Amino acid sequence: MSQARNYSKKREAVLEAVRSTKCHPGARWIYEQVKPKLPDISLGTVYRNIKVCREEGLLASVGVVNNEERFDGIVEPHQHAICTKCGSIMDVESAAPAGQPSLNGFAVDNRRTVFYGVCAKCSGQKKGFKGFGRLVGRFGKN
Amino acid sequence: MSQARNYSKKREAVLEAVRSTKCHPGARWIYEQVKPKLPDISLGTVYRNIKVCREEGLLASVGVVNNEERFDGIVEPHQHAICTKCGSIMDVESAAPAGQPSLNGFAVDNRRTVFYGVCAKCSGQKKGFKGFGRLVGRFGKN
DNA sequence: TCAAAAATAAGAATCATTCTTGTTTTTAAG
DNA sequence: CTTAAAAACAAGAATGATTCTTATTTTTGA
Repeated sequence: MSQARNYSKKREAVLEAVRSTKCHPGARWIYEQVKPKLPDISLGTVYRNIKVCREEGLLASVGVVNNEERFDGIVEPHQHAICTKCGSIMDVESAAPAGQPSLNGFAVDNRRTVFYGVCAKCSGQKKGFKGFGRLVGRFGKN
Repeated sequence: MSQARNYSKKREAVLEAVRSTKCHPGARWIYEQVKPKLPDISLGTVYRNIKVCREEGLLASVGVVNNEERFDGIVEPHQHAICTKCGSIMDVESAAPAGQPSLNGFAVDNRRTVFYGVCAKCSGQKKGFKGFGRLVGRFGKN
């Protein structure tokens, strides 16, 4: 859906590309997604519009994986799991952490929790693989 | 202190440089730290030895700040606060999170929580500055 | 209608990191 | 003590994501 602000067609397309997927893409992926629809878009425009959208709070960074920054169209606070084998990023459903605390004068604006591990696809390359001593169940209160 | 393994002088120096500080340095800082003592060390050697030490579990990555990866000689799980103005990284004391959970077959090896905000030095540029609606007090159970 | 502001394309510049090549040092066996 | 293989290394090239620059096009508002 569009924002209140009057966005250019290209900016809308960048934003929509991120919102359309759960893969938490990087700039290159977004560019390749938008390119067929708007063939004269440049990678620089993608970067610039990611930046604008982040400044407006419409996109959030999830972190850097393999030297590439990854983004999320869901800006409500939640957590992520990153597979250290394939680099995929998944949402983690769990109780939202409490309000932002402060420590020794450090004013917290935001927090990010990331779980690192091996995704089902990567660890399940052998059927019935049970390594890593994983626990099963829902996350607690973080 | 030295490790069981027989490390080269340069590798020891890289490891020691990270361990000697609380600033959670990047490769360049480490290089500049070691260079005066071992003038014929190269930046490539710093990178390679960071990598080796990480593989051996002697160093950990804290994350990427301003496009630079930052490291920590304290590998026991703990959390960090990153100042979005100056890029400084501080340790956060708080209750250690519970054991690693699993989600839909994702085997968690490790988790990382980072608090983003403005450090006392940056926010305190005016005495008595009280912006950012900060709370004061210790962190809860995360 | 027109001037200023915003958005853009194209490609150069930056810069952290990795890789390559050839050399030096260490190790271990004989 | 040799010596050959392995490990560590320096120097600098290569890579690749991101940012910056410049000139152009589009949008906006008076």
